[in-house]
Amino acid sequence: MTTNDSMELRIREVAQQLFFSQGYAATSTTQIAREVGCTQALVHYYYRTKENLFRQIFLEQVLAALNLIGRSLANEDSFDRFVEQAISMYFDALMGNPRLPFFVLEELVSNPERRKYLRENFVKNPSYALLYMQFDARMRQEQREGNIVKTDPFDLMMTIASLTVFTFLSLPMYRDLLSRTDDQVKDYILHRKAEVINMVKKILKP
Amino acid sequence: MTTNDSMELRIREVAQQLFFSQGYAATSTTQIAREVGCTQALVHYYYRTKENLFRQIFLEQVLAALNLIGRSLANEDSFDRFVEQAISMYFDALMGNPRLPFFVLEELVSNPERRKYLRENFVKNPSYALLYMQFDARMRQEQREGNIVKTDPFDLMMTIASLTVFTFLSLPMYRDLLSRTDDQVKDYILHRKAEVINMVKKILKP
DNA sequence: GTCTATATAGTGATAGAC
DNA sequence: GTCTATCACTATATAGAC
Repeated sequence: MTTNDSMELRIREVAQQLFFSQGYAATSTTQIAREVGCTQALVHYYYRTKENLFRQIFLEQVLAALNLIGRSLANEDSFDRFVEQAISMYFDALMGNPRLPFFVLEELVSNPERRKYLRENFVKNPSYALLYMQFDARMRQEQREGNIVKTDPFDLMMTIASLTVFTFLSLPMYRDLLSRTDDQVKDYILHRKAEVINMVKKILKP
Repeated sequence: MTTNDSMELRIREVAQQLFFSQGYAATSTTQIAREVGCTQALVHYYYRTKENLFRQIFLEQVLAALNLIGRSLANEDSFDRFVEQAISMYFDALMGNPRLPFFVLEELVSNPERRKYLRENFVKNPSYALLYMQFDARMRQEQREGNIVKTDPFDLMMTIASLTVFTFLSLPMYRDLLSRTDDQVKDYILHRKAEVINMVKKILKP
């Protein structure tokens, strides 16, 4: 979409698109070059290795996702409103990038190195640990006030992640196995968004 | 585990294990042969093409999954018990085969041909359509009797699938990012199973 | 049934011309 | 910055010996 003049960036955009739709192993630098309209040597000129090109794209996506989660947690409304807005933000972001969940999942599952990389750089990062602590404190507070039923914060996280992410992971199957049009797919996502919000609210209700 | 004398079957077992852990693109017939302890030519002697070898394994797994779902639906207990037992069956089956969800997902997402194959052979199969109709009828009945709140059967399916499948999809991250032992992972799965059952019951409660 | 050998094509990466 | 040419490898698949 965002066509750029600079070859360096065009390569990155095309590479991202191909990595997103095919994964790392099935994408070759030759194919990237072909779709960009340059030679394969140029891809290596700018990024040296395929792995290096991938890492830049991967890191950028992970950072964007973490950033989104961080923003979703900064919410002073009632807990119901907070849940509603957070889930809504996730769905909206993923509607603009529906292949992201599969892209991240695939590379994390099939490459232990990338998990190690993520653990060293993010899980051990105090600012992300702090974020979780704040979320945990907020939930304890709401429990004390009787606004929500006693729930483990990690469980709530996993539940929301499951319901949100799986919607997008299964989208290609929903579309092709049930022969849905793009408009129908969009309606389906919006329907699931509302459904997920209502279910999570109900689960949290005392 | 089940080591077989016949080379044909040993190749299949090794291939399955490799496809499961690395995916189709990242697995070569040379690697399969090396781990079996035969030549690469033998792999092609028995299965002609890598794609063909994969198809047989893939089909077998999909059939096993559909069979499991079919069995889970044959339950005359109360709807609460039915939900409980179905989810329990899914978790138990996947604990014995935790890579299955990713294996099936990866190949279905990144290969439109496989989705087409599935649609032609299963979605259009009347016996599977019938299964869904029976499930739909059962839910209508339970709604009329006031046992559960009004819910779209497809939505319930997606919710259960999300909560169950995502648990196993995210397992490698849970283990490595949080540095969990195998025992801890097992406890976590059992914990999520109980949690998912309770959540779905609560969602369905009138 | 299992092997060796090989055809053919594709891969990631680099050297060097312009 | 972009190209051509090429290297060393690996891939899938097949032919033919035993």
